[in-house]
Amino acid sequence: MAIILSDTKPRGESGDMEEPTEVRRRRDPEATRKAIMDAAEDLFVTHGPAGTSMSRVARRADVTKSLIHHHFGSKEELWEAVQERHFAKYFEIQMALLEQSESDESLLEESLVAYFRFLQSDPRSVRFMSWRFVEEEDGQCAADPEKELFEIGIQKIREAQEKGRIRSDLEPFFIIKTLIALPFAWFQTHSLTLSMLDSEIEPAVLDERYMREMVKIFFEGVRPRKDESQGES
Amino acid sequence: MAIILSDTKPRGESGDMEEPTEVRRRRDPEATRKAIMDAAEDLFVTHGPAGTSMSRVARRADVTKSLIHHHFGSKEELWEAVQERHFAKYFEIQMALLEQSESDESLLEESLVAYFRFLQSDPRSVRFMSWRFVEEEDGQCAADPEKELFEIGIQKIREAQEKGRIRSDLEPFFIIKTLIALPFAWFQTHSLTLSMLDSEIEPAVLDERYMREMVKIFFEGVRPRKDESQGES
DNA sequence: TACTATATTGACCGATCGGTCAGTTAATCG
DNA sequence: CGATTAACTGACCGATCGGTCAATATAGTA
Repeated sequence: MAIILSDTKPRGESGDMEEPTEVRRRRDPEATRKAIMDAAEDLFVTHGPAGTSMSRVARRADVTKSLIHHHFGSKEELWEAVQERHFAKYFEIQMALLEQSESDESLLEESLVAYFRFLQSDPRSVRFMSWRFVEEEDGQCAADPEKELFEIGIQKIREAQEKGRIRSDLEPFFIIKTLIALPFAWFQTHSLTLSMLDSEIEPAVLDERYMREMVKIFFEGVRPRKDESQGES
Repeated sequence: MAIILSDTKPRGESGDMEEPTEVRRRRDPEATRKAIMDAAEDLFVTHGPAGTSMSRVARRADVTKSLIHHHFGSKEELWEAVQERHFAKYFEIQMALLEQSESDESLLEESLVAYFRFLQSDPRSVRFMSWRFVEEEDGQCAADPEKELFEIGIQKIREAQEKGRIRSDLEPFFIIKTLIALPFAWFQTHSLTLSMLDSEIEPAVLDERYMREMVKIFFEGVRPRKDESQGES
């Protein structure tokens, strides 16, 4: 007569409030899937796939571990489902941003600032991408929406180049790469940067200052221009 | 009379050749520590701290798990020791690079290219940093050598600004941030980039092209200049 | 040579890992 | 109203996790 240790469903994650969103109806597979993915996303994005256990996801989503396996199969598949959901949203937002910046006058400037603002408002995206970069690289390859995004961006840059708004001796693909790199690297190193600038300075203010300088460098470079009056000290 | 399952010292990591470097002498704590750290570095850098188990480190280093705990305490402490060793080397190299680029004529260009070349030659550094960025951020703060590196860099940029080599309306700190961001982001997304450019193009060639464009943008920006003849189509 | 300090070992631990499965409960549909 | 299907549960599994500890082997020292 073996003594059985409880394995399942201790109420709620330790020190975690119940889901505030309306109580789950008694049988609602869609809501269940969502609850699981929400919990998983939280944990994956902060601890990474290797640092996240199924039991913890189950506890936080307030379901049993078996139920997760029922809906998603394996941990690997759950991680992929969560990624897929996140990036679908991400690409949707980026596509919208790209398409609404139709002004042509300042395509790149708007895109650069918009991307900066987006990452600023959604730190999860930065972490999600970072986990992706750091993953084992077997069949690792870019998603189709990502390629599409790049292709549209390249197209737009080409047009701007033809109109003389952008230097035409630059490859559009690389312009985009640098345009993405500048905001992304800033937020990826954000906490390290703050710790280096031991100080009173408010993060939001620092962000603003970086953004201005980043824009200046991206558009005009670090070398002094002779074709314009150049203010400040 | 319990049956004991073997727990310790299966010879070598699966499919892993023995350390080719001369056979460890029978008692050599320094060599042992090094062997452990080498094995740990390999595993940590590819699978991350959470994805690396002490048993695997032990197997690869061809020592027992207990011996690792004897020398390093906990897994956490091992990870910190490995990081410390790596970054010590990293900062040393960066400092050397920074100091030898005394030419003053093209301080920034040399630094940008040198940093690019360094990351290109040492992908481990990129992954190490990435793991650092993605870690839980409790007491996360920049190392002292890193601050020192920045301070020296800032100093040099100030001097170049005074001589009119660099726009003086830019904050040196942010110049460095962008200077680092450009090469780093490239190599961090390297495999994704390659997969997006489905093709015959050789990675090394692609690197060269990115580097040239990155340098152009960093120094002259994406906006056309009026003060110079501008070649190419 | 005897002693001491420590490098090194292997058995062992409780906890937790990802995952399975037989069963139970509740919606759906004829 | 059955019957069918799928959501959901909880006991359970073997493997492995990070870590401990008493025992042993060896190098350095007195």
